[in-house]
Amino acid sequence: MDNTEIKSLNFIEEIVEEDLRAGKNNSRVHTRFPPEPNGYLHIGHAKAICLSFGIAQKYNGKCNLRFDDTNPVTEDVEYVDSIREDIQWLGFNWEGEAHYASDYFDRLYEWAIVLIRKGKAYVDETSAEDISSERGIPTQPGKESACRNQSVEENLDLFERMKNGEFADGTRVLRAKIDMSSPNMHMRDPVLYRIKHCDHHRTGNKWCIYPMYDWAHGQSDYIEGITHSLCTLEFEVHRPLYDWCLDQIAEGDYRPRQIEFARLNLNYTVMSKRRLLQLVNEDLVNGWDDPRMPTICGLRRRGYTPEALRNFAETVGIAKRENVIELTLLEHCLRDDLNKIARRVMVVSNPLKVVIENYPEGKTEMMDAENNPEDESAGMREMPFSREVFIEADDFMEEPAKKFFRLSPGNEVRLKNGYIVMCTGVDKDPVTGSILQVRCTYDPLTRSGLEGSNRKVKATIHWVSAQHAVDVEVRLYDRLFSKDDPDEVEEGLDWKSNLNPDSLKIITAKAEPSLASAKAGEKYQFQRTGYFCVDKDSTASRLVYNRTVTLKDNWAKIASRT
RNA sequence: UGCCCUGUAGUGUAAUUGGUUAACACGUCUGACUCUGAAUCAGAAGACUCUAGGUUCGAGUCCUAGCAGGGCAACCA
Repeated sequence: MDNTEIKSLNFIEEIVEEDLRAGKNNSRVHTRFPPEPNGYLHIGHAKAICLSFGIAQKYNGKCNLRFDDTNPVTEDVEYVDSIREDIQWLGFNWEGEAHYASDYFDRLYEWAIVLIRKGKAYVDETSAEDISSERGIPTQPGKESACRNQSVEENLDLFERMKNGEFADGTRVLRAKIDMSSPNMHMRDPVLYRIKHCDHHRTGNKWCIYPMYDWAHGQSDYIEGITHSLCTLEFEVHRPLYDWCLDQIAEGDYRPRQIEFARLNLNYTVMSKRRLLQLVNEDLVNGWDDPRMPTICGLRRRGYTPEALRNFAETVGIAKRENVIELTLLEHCLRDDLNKIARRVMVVSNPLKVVIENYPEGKTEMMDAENNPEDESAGMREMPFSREVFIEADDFMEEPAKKFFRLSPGNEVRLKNGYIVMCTGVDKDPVTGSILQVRCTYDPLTRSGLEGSNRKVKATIHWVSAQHAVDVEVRLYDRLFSKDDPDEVEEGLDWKSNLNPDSLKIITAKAEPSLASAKAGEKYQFQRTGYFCVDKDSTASRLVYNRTVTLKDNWAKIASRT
């Protein structure tokens, strides 16, 4: 009702506004989205993207794209490309060229030397296992490394030799010298550099030592002039280290600020890259862009729109508490958008033949149909009507249930965009008793659009002319997991035991002829059944439609009420 | 037995920063409408604001102590 309603700020916007008021960082707002290119983006990333880019937009700031490519063994250009594509598809443009943490390897190295010179970092030759055990446990302090008090000169020399490739992988690391008894495990002399004789997808073989996240991230933010560095909650305990690293190298007042928020969780969905990769590798789905996947490319193929996803991100909000969003909210955001843009078409998924006995044999009439009643600019189309049509088997009941208003013997319904017909009889298989076809008569005065066609009937059903119908392959997708929480598993089973065996059903449906020329990516609403999208693999000889989302169906309620 | 974070209808997010009947969206349930039983519209139910104390004229909001959930011990990010 009230359009003047003011949207409340989320807590990050509050922080940004406070910083702005206080004139911090010359009142600039500069965020960044920093994916590691080791997998495809999913809807959780979409939330993060909308947040970081959204804050920049709202406060006339900038948002960078930065690939956090500090671990060459897991990263690949394939992912870099998909990430760029997905962000743009979502409707966001990053500031300038994309950045890479690897662009800063030289500077990071120099800064590491500064750190060593200050006596705040040392080269440790302790094995990984020993470092781990010396670190202690959260409830007990750790033990200082034997290398901790080496001279600066020694550390400088060793670090250079690390860089020069004199040491094998895993034999040395550079560690910050902070506090081995800190209650925060990340402050117990964290590793800053490790040796990996491994080609990097951008720097090739230039480096054999690579910085760790903690040494690279804040420094990269600093280099790029980031003011608000938004990340998920699991980095909360890293924040003191983030700040510590910056304090070692930063000059002046400018400091990027790390702010954490809760990541998105969806019920019936797994979100971790590890698990999504498993689904792909074990052929439990058909690739990263399988329409059942929560990846952005999967959602795109499924028929989701950027608008729906952005609106969803806005609706779920930002907070610090753990959350599990209901899939129904995502679906609502999607229907909301699709309802405005999807063309209404007739597709009969479970056909039942209707013979209109008083309609001339061999005659065809072209009926006018609105493409979208909510959008005049979508125009009209014609669809053929003839003596035999298919209707949805569900739309006929020989013995109608209570409040069933559709076709039943003696009852009239409107064939949408066509005529009002009355059921006069049913032909059944004499042996099995199953319904073969339904007989009707039509009222010629009730043709859609005609004078005197305004007679009210209790129901309207969709149909398609039997002789003109085209067959389409319809892929009915359902949730990938059968349990609300995929992690809730029986003893001895793993999360994959919760995969929904009915997450994909393929049927052949009878569609109106106009669907034969649909193009990949186009969105349709099949009357009364759901929203569909033309699959990328669809061809003229094999028409493939993905079900994007179902329509609400009150029929189910009515049936259960009887 | 450490440190950090978080507890508001089924779900998520709010609450003019200490102010009165705790709001909005999704979901659920009713009903209206009918050339899609969709959409739309109208309405309803649903919250001892984790608990117990305290401060205050007044607490979802501040304090104390509990409890519950999550995170932290990768040479991952």
